[in-house]
Amino acid sequence: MARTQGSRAEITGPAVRDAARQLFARHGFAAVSMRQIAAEVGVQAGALYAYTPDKQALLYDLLRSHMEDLLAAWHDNPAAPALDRLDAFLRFHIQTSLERPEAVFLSYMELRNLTPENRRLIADLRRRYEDALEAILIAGQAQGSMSMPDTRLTTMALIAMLTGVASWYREGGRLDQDRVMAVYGDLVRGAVGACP
Amino acid sequence: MARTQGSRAEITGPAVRDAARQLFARHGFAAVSMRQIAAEVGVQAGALYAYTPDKQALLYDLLRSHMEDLLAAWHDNPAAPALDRLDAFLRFHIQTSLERPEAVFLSYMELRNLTPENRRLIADLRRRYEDALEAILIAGQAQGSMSMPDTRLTTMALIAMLTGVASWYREGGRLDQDRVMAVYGDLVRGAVGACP
DNA sequence: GTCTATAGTCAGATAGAC
DNA sequence: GTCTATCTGACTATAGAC
Repeated sequence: MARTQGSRAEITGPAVRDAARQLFARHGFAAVSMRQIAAEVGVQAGALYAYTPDKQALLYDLLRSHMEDLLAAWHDNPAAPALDRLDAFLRFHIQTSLERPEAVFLSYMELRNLTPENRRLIADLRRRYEDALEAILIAGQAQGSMSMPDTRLTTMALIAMLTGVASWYREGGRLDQDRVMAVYGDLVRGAVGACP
Repeated sequence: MARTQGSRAEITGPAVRDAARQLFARHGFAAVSMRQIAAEVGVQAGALYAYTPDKQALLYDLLRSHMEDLLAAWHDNPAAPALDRLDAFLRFHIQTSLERPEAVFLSYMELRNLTPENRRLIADLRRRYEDALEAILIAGQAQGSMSMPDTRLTTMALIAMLTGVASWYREGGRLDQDRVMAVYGDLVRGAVGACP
């Protein structure tokens, strides 16, 4: 990875974030040194500070941009039947979790390494995402197509269940992505009281 | 916490493990120094090495003993109806998760900081625990009281869902422990196709 | 924008006294 | 079993040359 001097900001900027995301997810924020990130990118450690004021800001930036990407990418259709919206949500969540497993992993593993202020900001974004799911459950109850004892608890339970996919799913394993989504669809519909 | 010289092995041994568990869970394995652990216990850093060969062994010991405690404490009753066994399992899992949130947190956050050999050993123990749940689901299908598309995926989904409780539950919050178990009971029975 | 060099701090682990 | 002292190495972040 060693290379000679030169200027290539458009390449290095994203490369720093990619390397940090991958290394933080693999070994944990505290276990990764700025030197490791620099080596992965192919620059010297000092050069990283042209892209981030410090290591903490690098982590915060990864979590914030991930959550904002999620919120921007999710398009609900409040006019559709709640069960269809729920199916769309679980497919969206599983797909993005499998597309960006490192970012998902970081987002719920490394909250504790943020400063309190940064942690609060990320928690707010996450809350908005949870609310998107809860809105569907509330609509489903109102329409009579779902029935559950507590929409907030169900929201937390479903998100934990869906996010867990990233921790065991392996490309080329026993089940492909579509099959996993179908199985989880059955589980989720059962949990929200939409029995077949 | 500072104290004078003296010998009190029966106290210090467990205290080292308690302090390590708490600090690792709060800040992450890599972020915690042996000096921090020693300060929490009230000894000097060098004294810790009378109880553990190194930092890695300390982590491994915490994870191994937690999983072995879980396996030893779970008593299934294969003769009972599968739905009753499922209810007992989810109550057991939620209760132990809430009794020992730090150990639960560590057990699925710090696997990556184990050596490959140690990681394999912990994964084997975890697998045995997952098998205990899957056996119930298989029995439920055979008895006709449950129906699901894939018992292995359902096992992983349910464990992720139940373990997630520890991440948001707060003593004295909106719901007490019994109420949480009841709500999750409904969700779980729905997911496994045991519709009311 | 990237380099080299370094300041200043802290880490894990060990040795030997008590 | 615990202490003090220390070795050796790594860390984040900065300064100044190119």
